Amino acid sequence: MSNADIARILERIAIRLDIEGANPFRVRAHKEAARIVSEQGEPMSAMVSREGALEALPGIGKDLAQKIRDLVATGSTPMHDELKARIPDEVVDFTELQGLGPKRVRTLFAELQIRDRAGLEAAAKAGRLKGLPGFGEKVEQNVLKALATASAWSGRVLLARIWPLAHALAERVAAVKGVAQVELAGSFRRRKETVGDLDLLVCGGDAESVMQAFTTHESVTDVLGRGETKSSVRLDTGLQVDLRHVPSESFGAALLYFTGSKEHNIELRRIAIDKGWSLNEYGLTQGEKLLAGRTEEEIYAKLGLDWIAPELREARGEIELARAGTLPKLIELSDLRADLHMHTTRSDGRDSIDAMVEAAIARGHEYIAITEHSKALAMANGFDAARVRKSAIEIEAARGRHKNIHILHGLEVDILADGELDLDDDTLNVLDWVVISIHSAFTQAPEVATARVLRALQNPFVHAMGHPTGRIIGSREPVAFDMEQVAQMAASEGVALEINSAADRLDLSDVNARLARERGCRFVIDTDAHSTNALENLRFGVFQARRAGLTAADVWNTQPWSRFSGSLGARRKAPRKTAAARPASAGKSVATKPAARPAAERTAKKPAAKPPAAKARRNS
DNA sequence: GCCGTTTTCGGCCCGACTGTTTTCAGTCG
Repeated sequence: MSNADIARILERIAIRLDIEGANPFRVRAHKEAARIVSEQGEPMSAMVSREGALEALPGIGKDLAQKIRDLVATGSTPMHDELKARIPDEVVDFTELQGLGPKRVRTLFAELQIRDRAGLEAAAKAGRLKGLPGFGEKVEQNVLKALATASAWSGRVLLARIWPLAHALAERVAAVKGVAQVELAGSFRRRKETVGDLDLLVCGGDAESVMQAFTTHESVTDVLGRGETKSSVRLDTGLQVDLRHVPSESFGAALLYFTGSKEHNIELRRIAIDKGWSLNEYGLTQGEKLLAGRTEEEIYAKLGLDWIAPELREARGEIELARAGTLPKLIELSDLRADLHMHTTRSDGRDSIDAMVEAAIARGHEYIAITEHSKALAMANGFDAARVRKSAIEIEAARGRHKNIHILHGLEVDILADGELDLDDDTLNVLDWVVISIHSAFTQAPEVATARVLRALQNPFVHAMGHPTGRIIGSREPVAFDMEQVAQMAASEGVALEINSAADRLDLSDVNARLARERGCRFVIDTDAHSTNALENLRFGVFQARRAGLTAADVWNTQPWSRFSGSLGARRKAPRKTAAARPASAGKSVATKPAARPAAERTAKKPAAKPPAAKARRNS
C-alpha cells in the first residue's frame, strides 16, 4: 500500500467523519494526516518498522499512527471499515460536487436515503431536494449543474497545459484601464504539477470593469459568483477560475494568502498570533494598526522570516529554514546550460538533428545530448549496436555544421526487465552520454523492480537515469521500486537522476527529488523533447526541481561545458565491479553504501525532512 | 485527534459569498 493509497483512505475517513457531524478538529486531524503521509518521501511501510517514527511526525499521534500501521499491515483499519459500512463510497463522492458539503450530503443521505449519483440526479430532477432543510430552488439547480460538470471534468489539469490560457486570462484583465498589478496565485504560482483551479489577483482599476472583463472572457461558460471583490467562473474546459480585486496596500497580503498553501498560511497565522498580531488577506495587523500588507517581503520580514519562494510553501519545513536564514537558493531556468535528453527523426522524434540543434542554440544552450532510443523500443526505431556506430559519424558531421554548441553523442538505453541494459558495454563505450530508462514491465513487484534498477545503476557506462519512475500523471502509476534504495545507489554510483520536464511526466516528482537530494544524489533536468517545440518545456522541470528545494549546485547540467565535459568519464575509468553486476536477491534489502556526498556536508542548506522545530511550531 | 514555557483540558486560522433565512449556516478557498 503506497503512501498515496494510505493518504486517500485517511482523507476519506475525514470526509465520512465530517458527514457524520464529528468534531471538526478530529476531521481536520485526519485531513492533516493524509497530507503528511502523501508528502513523505519514505514509504510508510518502511517507517512503521522504526519505533516511534510515525509519532515523531508533527500531526501524527498515537491514534493516527496506529491507523497507519493497520493500513500498512492489512490495507484497512477497523474504523474505516465501520464508517464505510455506514456511508457508501458514492455518498462520500457527493462532497466533491460544487455546493454540496458535508452538512448537505448528510441531509441527502439521512432524509432521502440517497446512496448514489443516479439517485441524487433523479431526486434533484424530481424537485425533492428543495424542500429539505438548508436546500432551496437554487441549491437544487446547482446540484444538477454540478453533476453535469463533474462528468465532463476530471478535476485537475496539468500545469503546462493550462500555462498559456492562464497567462491569456491574466493579460485580458491587465489590459483593463487603471489595473496596476495582476498575479496568478494559488497552486499555479506554487508550480504544482497539476492545478485544480486558477486564482487571479488584481489591484488597481475600477472593480466593476475588472469583473466585467473577467466574466465575459470568451472561454467563460458559467459565472458561479460575482461580488464586489470576488468573482468565480467556469471555463469551457471545466476549469474554475477565481478572481479577487484587492487594494494595493493589501496586495502582498492577498498574494501571500491566495498563493497558499493553506497549511503554509496556517503556520504563518500561528506565528502572527503568538506575537499578538493577526494575519489575513488584508494584511498583518496589531489591533487596528496595519503592520504590513503591500508586499509579501515586508510581511515575511515582520514575522521574522526570509521571503519564501512560492514553490516551497507547502509546510514541509520551509518556515523553520526561513527563520534560520538557511533557505536554499533555488535553481532558476537561467542556471541551466544544457539539455541532455532529446530525440530526432532518427528514432521517434519529429525534427531532424539540425533542427533540434538550431533550436537548442536559439534557446542559449551551451551543450546538448542527442539521445535516441535503443533497440528494445523497436516501434520507436531504437538503435542497435551497428546503428550506434553509424550514429557516431552522423553526430560528428553535425558538430562540423554547428560550431557554436557542443553536441554529445548520447543514447536513451532501455533497462530491460531483469536490469540488464539493452546494449552491451562495448557499444555503450562508444557513446559520450548514456541515459538509462524504463519503458517496459511497469508493473513488477517492488522487490523485483528495485533489484532491476539497482543492477542497471551499477553499470559504469551510465551517466543518468531518465524519467526514473516511469509514471505518467493521470494515467500510469510509477514503477514500484524502493526510492530510498535507488537514491542511495544512484548517489554512491554517481549516476544523476533526471527530472524530466515533459508535462505529464515531471519525473522525479518533487517528493522523490527531495528524498534523493537528502541522500546525496545529483540531478539533470532535461526535456526529453521529441520536437523543437518541446525544448520549451525545460521550465516545468525547473519548477519541479524548485519544489524539491534543489539549487543550481545539485544539477549537473548547470555546469559550464569545461567542467561538465571533464566529469563525464570518471566512472568508466574505475574497474568494473563484477559482483555488483548481479541483481540483488529478491526481498532482501541491498547493502546501502554511504552517499557520494555525505548528508552532513549538505545539511546547512537542505530543507529538513522533518524540521526539528516542527513539533514545537507554536513556540515563537 | 493533536498538542503543551497556560501540559491531561481546552484550545485548534479566517473571510467572502450564496442562499436560505429573518440573523446566519453552509460552502469554499
